[in-house]
Amino acid sequence: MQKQETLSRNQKIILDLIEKSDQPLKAYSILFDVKKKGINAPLQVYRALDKLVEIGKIHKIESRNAFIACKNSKCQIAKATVFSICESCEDVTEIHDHKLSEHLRNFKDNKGMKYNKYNLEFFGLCKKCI
Amino acid sequence: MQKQETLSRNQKIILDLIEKSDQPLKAYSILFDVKKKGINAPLQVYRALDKLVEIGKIHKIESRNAFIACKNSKCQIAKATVFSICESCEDVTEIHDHKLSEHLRNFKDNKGMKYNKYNLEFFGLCKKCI
DNA sequence: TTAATTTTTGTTATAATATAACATAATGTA
DNA sequence: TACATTATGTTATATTATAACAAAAATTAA
Repeated sequence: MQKQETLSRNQKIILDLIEKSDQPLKAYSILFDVKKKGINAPLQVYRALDKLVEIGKIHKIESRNAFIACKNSKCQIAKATVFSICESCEDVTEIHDHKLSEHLRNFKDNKGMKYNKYNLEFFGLCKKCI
Repeated sequence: MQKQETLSRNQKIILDLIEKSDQPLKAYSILFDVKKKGINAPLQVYRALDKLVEIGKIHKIESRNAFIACKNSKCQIAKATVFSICESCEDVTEIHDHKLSEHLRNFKDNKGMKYNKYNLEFFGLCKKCI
């Protein structure tokens, strides 16, 4: 069975909204914005978010409980994310650094664990906020 | 002014509890456990947790909203954490890998951002769960 | 060693984030 | 068509975290 290509109505509405923002959005701010389109309950939002995360269309910024669109079409990226976060202005940027990704993908610990996913968040001050 | 060395009563109680567990504990499970010691409100727990995170005695596992003791005494480590998380049994282990730390510490993006902290979480299946 | 300052505590209330449980509708597949 | 799967709608509730205020304890400085 292949990965689903077409999104449902709610999923589309919510993905659209997230893609229009270049910064992460929080679930309840999404809910507020989509109420005019008939999405009224948190669960409707969370269900769409779960699905969109699952298929790699968006990522969750774990330290911020917020969701950002993935610009990269390679679905692999859903399982291997790197973000930089400005602790002053809260600007978030997804990082695609081949060497870093390579390093992380190849990382082996000494516990014999099999990794299939990672999430890395860098924190600091962006150029504007330094 | 140097970093505080002595912990307050609440901070000690909560650190003790977290250190006795080799796995991350959630705030409200901590609250439940310390009620017998007279800590009655969520805020008392969260305040102690905030402080303990700040001074590097514990780390927050962001993807799990849980807190784990830091075994490593170097305070630098508070700002540079790597964990492996088993998605089946939820076992969490802090990783200290010199080469990986080096690589992450030296990472520069192309945005001119100045990093002072990072958090990396690897997900997969541990040896027992494979 | 007092006075000022900072840190920690205690407390009540509430905000913000997320899921359970159930019924129904839409979609895809054999 | 029948079956299975996925998505929806809805109400209620669980979980995680902070606001706001008052007071006590510890620290620092004069």
